[in-house]
Amino acid sequence: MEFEKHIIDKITELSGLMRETVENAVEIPPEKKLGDLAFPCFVLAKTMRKAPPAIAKELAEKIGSDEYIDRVEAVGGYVNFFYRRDVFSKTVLSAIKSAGENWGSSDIGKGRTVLVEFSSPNIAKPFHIGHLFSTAIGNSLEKIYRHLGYQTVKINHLGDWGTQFGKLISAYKRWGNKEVIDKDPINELLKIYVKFHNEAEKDPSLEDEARMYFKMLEDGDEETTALWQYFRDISLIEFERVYNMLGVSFDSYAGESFYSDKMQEVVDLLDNMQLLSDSENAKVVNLSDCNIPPCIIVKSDGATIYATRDLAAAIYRKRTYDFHKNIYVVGTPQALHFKQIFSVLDKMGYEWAKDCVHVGFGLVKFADKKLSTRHGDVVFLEDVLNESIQKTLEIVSKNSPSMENKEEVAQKIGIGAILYAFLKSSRERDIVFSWDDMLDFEGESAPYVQYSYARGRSILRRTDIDYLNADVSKITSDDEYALVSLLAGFEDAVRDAADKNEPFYVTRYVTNLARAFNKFYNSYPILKNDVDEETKKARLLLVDAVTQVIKTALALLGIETVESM
RNA sequence: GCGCCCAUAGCUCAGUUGGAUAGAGUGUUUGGCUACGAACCAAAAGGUCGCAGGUUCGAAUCCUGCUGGGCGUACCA
Repeated sequence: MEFEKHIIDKITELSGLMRETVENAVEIPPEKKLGDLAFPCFVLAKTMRKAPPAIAKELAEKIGSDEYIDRVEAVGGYVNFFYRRDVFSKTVLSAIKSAGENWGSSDIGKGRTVLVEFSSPNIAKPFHIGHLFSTAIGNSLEKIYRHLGYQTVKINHLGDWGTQFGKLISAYKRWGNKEVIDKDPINELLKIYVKFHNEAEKDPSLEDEARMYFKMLEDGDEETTALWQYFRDISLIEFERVYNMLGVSFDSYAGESFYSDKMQEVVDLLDNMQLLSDSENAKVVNLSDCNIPPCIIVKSDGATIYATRDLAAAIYRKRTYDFHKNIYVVGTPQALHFKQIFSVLDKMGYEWAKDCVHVGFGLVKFADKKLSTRHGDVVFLEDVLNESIQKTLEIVSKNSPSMENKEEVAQKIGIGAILYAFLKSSRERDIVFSWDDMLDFEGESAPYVQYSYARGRSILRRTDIDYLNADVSKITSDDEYALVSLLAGFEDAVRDAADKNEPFYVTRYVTNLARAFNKFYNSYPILKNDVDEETKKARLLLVDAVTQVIKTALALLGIETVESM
């Protein structure tokens, strides 16, 4: 932003500090009334051998007002800058108007590819509420990186390989019935899977049987492969339905099975590098120099394990996409696993191991019981989404009985509300699932933001005044100016979100923007008769900009807007 | 046992490389629809930042110890 740059230049010139030092020191004051930008003088205290307040006072006087700066104040050890509101508003609003939906975007990612692995449900298991965490975060991160100019690849690393399929095949052979399963695939497969676990507790030999079936699968046995393919196909149909509801899509479904023929190479590579050692009949990479437990590469029965598949996947991805960053959106409980994988890649001499990042997130818990597929205690995501849509539909029907596309609106609001619930806090926090919280559409929620958008759009619909050439120098009140300066801060929010892989920076941003807009909306008339024409135009332009930025920001979260609700 | 993470208002959470009077939402109490949309706005009350030390001009933030909780700890993913 040129205002900030201008002030940094001036401070640099007058203080004799390095430009970089000044850049790092300037900050946005905690309160709007303290100014638009602040420079704390504490860093100068030692070299100048003066008290910070005295330095601040001196610096403030030296800088003074100019074409960008309205006034400069020294408060305590801070120099506070107030922009010229008329100039700032004009600059920001016209920039937004010409940027359109690209406002807040950047080209820092140009020519670089970011991979985002997310969602990654297990085949033949329900797509439950816990999967939404990875799906929502990954989906949003991909959009955020794309907004910053990166090429992106969305990867669904399906859990379609592993001993669990041995279990499922064993269970199917014992209790499966194709006709029953075809009617309600996931539920029926879940039933026999749960039954398997219950039986295995009584008879541990079942576990051996499961391992045997998985080994057969890896060896390409025809019958087990056909069964596996069947489970995979019917599961994908179910998942696709949920992804469609969420508006989520993927560029690649290369899951674990995709790497089944690419793992021998990894084992050989490790062997040639003499990184493998035998331990209790398994082959492992010793990581004691990294202070973490060894990473198992080949199990004692000769079958592979997920670590092997993740190594093969990383190497494959580097060759295929030459990524700048390889992001894994997977729960924090797997932190150690990824630490092991990245350490092994590093030991193999791949300098790109440092570009692999595990983006963890918390658990979805229930107030009383634990979510567990093995025991069948599970809340289906589809049920949560439908419940939310249903509740929205009731509200819409009550508030706007004459609306034509109620279902479509309810879909967008209802799903937005759920997504928002998973994107509103820092990702490593656990979420305690409760219907009340999920379906609370007041305050900090997607419907609150969507409602603000709809209100703004409603105003723009009601007029045919051409406001594009408005003179925005009229926009100088505290509340209007607060909106303008929030609009200016969008790119920072997007960058912060990418830097920390935290979509909630965008969630918080758009919520603050909506709040500021509602405040403005409540106390500033726009289309009323007693508003003069110029003010009317200026405010319309502001409303236009706000609605546009809300739409763009929500889109980065994978949440849609509606014109009325 | 060891490793990682967490502890901030009744509840759910923000709090940037240490910096200005620790902020939102929700809940509670109260006010505002004859108004461009009340899924909204305004106001009040609500804090020993888990505890105890230390570093610093300055600590919710950094260091040490303690208490309480979560997760992980090789052939599940």
